[in-house]
Formats: sequence, C-alpha cells, structure tokens
Amino acid sequence: MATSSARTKVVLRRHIRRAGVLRVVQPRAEATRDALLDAGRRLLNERDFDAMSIADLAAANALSVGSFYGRFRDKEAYFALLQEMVTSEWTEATLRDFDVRRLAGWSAGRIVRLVTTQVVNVYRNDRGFISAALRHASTHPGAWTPLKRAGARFANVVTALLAPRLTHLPRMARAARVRFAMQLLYGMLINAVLNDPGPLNLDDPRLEKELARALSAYLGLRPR
Amino acid sequence: MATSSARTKVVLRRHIRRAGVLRVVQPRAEATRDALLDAGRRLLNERDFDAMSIADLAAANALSVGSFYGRFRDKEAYFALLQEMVTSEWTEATLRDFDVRRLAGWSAGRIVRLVTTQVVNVYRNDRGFISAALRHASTHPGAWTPLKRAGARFANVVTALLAPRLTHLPRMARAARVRFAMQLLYGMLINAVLNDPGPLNLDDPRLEKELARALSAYLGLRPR
DNA sequence: ACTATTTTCGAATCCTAATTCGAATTTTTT
DNA sequence: AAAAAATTCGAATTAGGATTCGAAAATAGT
Repeated sequence: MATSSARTKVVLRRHIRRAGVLRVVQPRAEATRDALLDAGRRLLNERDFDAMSIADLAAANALSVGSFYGRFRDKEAYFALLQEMVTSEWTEATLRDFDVRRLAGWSAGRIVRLVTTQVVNVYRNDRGFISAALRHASTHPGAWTPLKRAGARFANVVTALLAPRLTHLPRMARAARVRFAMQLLYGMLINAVLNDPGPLNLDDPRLEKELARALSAYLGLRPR
Repeated sequence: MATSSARTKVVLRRHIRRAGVLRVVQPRAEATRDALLDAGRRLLNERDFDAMSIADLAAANALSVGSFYGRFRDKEAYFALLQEMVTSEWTEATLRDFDVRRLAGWSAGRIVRLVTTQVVNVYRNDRGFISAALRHASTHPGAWTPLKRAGARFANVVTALLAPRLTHLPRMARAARVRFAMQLLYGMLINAVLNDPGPLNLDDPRLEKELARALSAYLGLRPR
C-alpha cells in the first residue's frame, strides 16, 4: 500500500497541467510544490482557507513566500489543485469500494450502512479540508467545485446501486428517493463539519448507525 | 399587525443594553442606529458578513462611516445585535405557533409537517442573514451564537411536543430520536442555504413534503 | 571550472477594509 | 441668541495579507 506522500505524487501527476501551476524543471522545485501541498492539507485542519496565509504555508516548510509564487500563480490556483488532489483520492476509493459486481449480492440495507460508514469516515478524516473547501465555495455561489463534483459523482454511484433494489417503490420514484437520501446525508455531515452541532457530533460513535437508520427508514427498508 | 420597522423597534428595545452598542440621546441617533440595522439585514441577502463593508452599510443610508462608529463599537458588536434582533423575532413566532395547549389534539405526523413547514419558511425568508450568520459563526468555533441558541430552543420545544407522542418507542429513546430528527432537518437546510445543492433546493415546493416524509419515517410514524 | 538556467530569498509594494479622529454640523439647553 | 452637548462627516491612519521583484543561491550543462 502506497504511503501518503507517494500517493500524493501518483494522484498529483494527473492534475499537473493545471493553469496556475507553474512549470517544474528541477527536482527541488517539485519537492517544494509537494511540500506546500502537504502543508496546506495539514494546516486546513486548524484554520480555514482565508485564515491560512501564504506566509503560514511557506513557514511550515522553512520556505520563503517568494518560492510559493514560483510554483503557483496565486493562492486560488494553489487551492484548486489541492482540492483536485484530495477529491481524486476519494474518487479512487469509491470506484474500488462501490464496484457494482463486488456488491452484487448485497441488500439495500447493507449498502446504506456501507455508504454512511464510508462518507462519515471521509468527513472525519478530512474535516479540516472539507470545512475549508465548503467555506471557500460558499463565497463563490454557483461554482462547480471539486468537492461538489466528488459529491455528485458519489451520489450517482449510490443511486445506481440502490435504486434498482427499491422494488417496493414505483419505478419513477426510486432514483429521486435515493438522491434525496444522499442530500440528507451530505447536509447532516456538512453541518457537522461546519458547526459541530448536537446531539450527535462528528466523533460520536453512534452517528453512522443513526444515519443508516434514518436513511433506511426514509427509503422504506426493513429495520435490521 | 405591527409593520416591519415598528417591529424592529419593539424587539430591539430588549437588547439595547448590549456592550458595544453606544448610547443614544437624540432621536436622529436612534434613527441612524435603526437604519443601519435594517440595511444590514437587507444587504446580507446579497453578500456575507465579511463582504459587507462598513462603507456599504453607511452608503445604504447616505451616512458616513464615522456615524456607524458613533453607534456601534465595532463591526462585531453590530452583528451581534443584528443576530439577537432577528432570532428574537423567530422565538416570538415559535412561542405563539408551538404552544402546547394549542397543539394538544394534534398527531405527531401533523406536528412534524408543521415543524418542517415553519423551519423551511424561516430559512427561505431569512436565507441571506442565516447564511451570513453561519459563515461568521464557523470562523469562531465553539461560539454559542444567537443562531445556535434559537435553533436549540426550537429543538427543545419540538422535543417537548413530539417525544410524548412517540408511544411506540421505548421511553428512553423518544427525546433522542426527536433531537436527531431536528439535527437532520437543520443539516439539510443549512446545506441548502450555504451550498444550494440538489436534488431539491430551498425554493423547491417539494422540499417540505419530502422533509416531513423523511422525519416521519425516521420517527416511525404512520405514512399519511 | 565556467556559464547558463532554475529556484529561492526576503524586502518592498500593493490593495482593501476596519477603525480613528479632529472639524463641521445639528440639536438641546440655558 | 449664545453656549453646550450630541452627532455626523470624511480624510487619515492602521493593520494585515496577497503579490511582486531584483539579488542571491543552487543546479544543470558544456
């Protein structure tokens, strides 16, 4: 299994041509670029995008502000790349874990439990990044961000898996039900990450179970 | 029925002693203060707290920046008062509409429908303010804001109304179920206001119905 | 070893918004 | 009417973060 740093490199290679990510020739520039991206991901667990200054990012690696701008056109270009990087990791995990053939014999209820567990874990592990990306996106209404894209993609995967299993519902209603259920799940977790509300916060071990219960009930599945 | 401006005055009178809201002697100063608060509420429908400058607020009433600071210690004190003002209006409506005696003969299902309708309407009508307050609060983790207070208060009211009606559940689980249902509802609407997600956005006429369906199902109520 | 290219450094510049402050204006009191 | 108090004005100040830029340092090529 690849380490986190090596994984960064593999995923990153796909997005390197992005406008605003400046050309790298020497290995040290590549190392600088990667170190800045890793630092960003870490720092976003402590503060949001606006509160994370270029000076913070540079200092996290004993680098200068000028060297940041030698690698990224500006702060926005940097963040766009970071978002692509992180959400691409998620998408890879999704394709692996939610393969239609792999889950062929699974019941709807069991899939709902897998979905809630997976999504809650993503939000738990990357809460800082998600929070920052959400806050940043909310100042650009209408923007189709990597985060939104990843969320929509996953909802599509889940809909394709679950809708055919909701045989007790009219055929026309199945996909819409699953999509709304996903909207409930995302809403719940987005609120958890942004506002840390009660009664169950993101770290509460009961959260997955209660979410699965709610979604299953809404989808009309037998309680287990 | 009092007009919006007169209503502002009535509600405002309760919060005037706030630290950071400067003393008023002459009527023109009172008018300035009130005009600035009304402008803030309006402007927050177009932009968030950070993007709403003091110059914007002043200009909305052909006033100067200096006159803003003659009335409020700083931008934070201003926003705190504005939040108290708006959430106090909500709380008044809640006390009126969710009176235990008034809803004595109501079924749980019917109360859920009333709850979802009411909360969705609050979010529809004050989406700009709510969005701004949420974004602002998320940069002050742990802060117990007027918005959170109002949300918690309402959840308490709903719990007191619904829990006794969930006779099919163990007595120990009833309040917890209602509280989680409220968390689902808030999460859904907070996401709607911040991110305008699909499939059902805040203006979709199906939203209340689908939310009531989800919450009723989760609470184990008979579909209607 | 020397030259050319790349990269980083760190101070300076730029920009923007919050806040301050002394003067001008308005209102109230004598 | 004059003096005192309250209020507003609008330019100046302050603060803080993004970005630029010329010089210094590091690396690659000959």
